[in-house]
Amino acid sequence: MTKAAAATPHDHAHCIASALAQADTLCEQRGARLTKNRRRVLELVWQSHAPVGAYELLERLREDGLSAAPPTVYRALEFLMSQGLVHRIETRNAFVGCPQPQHEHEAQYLLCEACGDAVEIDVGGVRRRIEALAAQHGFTVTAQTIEARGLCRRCQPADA
Amino acid sequence: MTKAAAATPHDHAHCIASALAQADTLCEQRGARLTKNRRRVLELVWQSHAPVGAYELLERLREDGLSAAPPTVYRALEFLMSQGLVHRIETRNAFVGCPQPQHEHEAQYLLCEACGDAVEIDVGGVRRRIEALAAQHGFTVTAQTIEARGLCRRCQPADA
DNA sequence: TATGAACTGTTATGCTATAACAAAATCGGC
DNA sequence: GCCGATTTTGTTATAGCATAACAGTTCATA
Repeated sequence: MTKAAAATPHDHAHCIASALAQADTLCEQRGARLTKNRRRVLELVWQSHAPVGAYELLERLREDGLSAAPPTVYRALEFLMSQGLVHRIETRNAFVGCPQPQHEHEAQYLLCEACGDAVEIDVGGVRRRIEALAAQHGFTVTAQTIEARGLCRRCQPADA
Repeated sequence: MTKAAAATPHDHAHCIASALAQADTLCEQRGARLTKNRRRVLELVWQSHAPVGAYELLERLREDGLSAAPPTVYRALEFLMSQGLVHRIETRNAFVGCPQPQHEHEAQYLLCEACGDAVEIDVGGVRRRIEALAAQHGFTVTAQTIEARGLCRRCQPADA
């Protein structure tokens, strides 16, 4: 399985292991250097399905006993994003692991306001629809940010 | 006319005047207090169709000779957003005037990476499509952020 | 004109992100 | 294995974005 299972009970240790294994393979294939730091940051990002802030990652790194400053984290994140291993959640200034890094894609997210989890979805036609609408305005689209906030399955009010 | 004409030659003085007049009317109707500060900030936001940062607004306020600190601006923006007169552009940490404040709505934007202009669009079906997809994941959506980046009509490469 | 509510001023601070330069590790060719 | 070029990391400093907390003022209305 490669799909994230956020907002659903699951074996999260498996998520982490699988994400790291995929990262190893992909970077190997691409000749990209998944260094110790970068791999560690990726592992930390994957501690949960909720996006993590850069400074929180920094704290965790320091708990490892490493000397680390903000650029350490931001550079690792920059690399991970360039490899599609991590996505940035704009509305939260935070970062989350990508469950499907094999093929480059723009992520679209459902963000739970209760538990904080992020679920990556593929809205497919939506991207194209927006492009078409943009074209009507003479606009050429190169990138899209689509983030929806609300309540995930587990966080629905009891009377649902 | 109430539609913004960003990315298109137009009489911008009219945009500003019209936006302010609309704001006056709406606040009047709603019993909301469009104070001097708030009105001035709205006017500054409308100086162009490109989203403006809060600290840039702050500088402009100070040029007026006013004593002003960050909260002055952020509080005005908070009010203006609560009235739907201004929208926040998440991917830029900046703010832009809403050309259609009469009816509450979520804005969706095309952001030009060359000239910086923001064009508000109504993607209609897209919102519903995302809601439907979210529902498939057991997710209830309460708010959406949709921002597309690219090149506006005027900023297309010459060979187009 | 007294009173409570709303708005503004002011100071301080916290969070997010990057610039700039030095040092170290790594890779490829010899 | 060694060397030069390239990439990555360390370190310090600073820029940019946002809000907490509390005091003072203005406003609407009784």
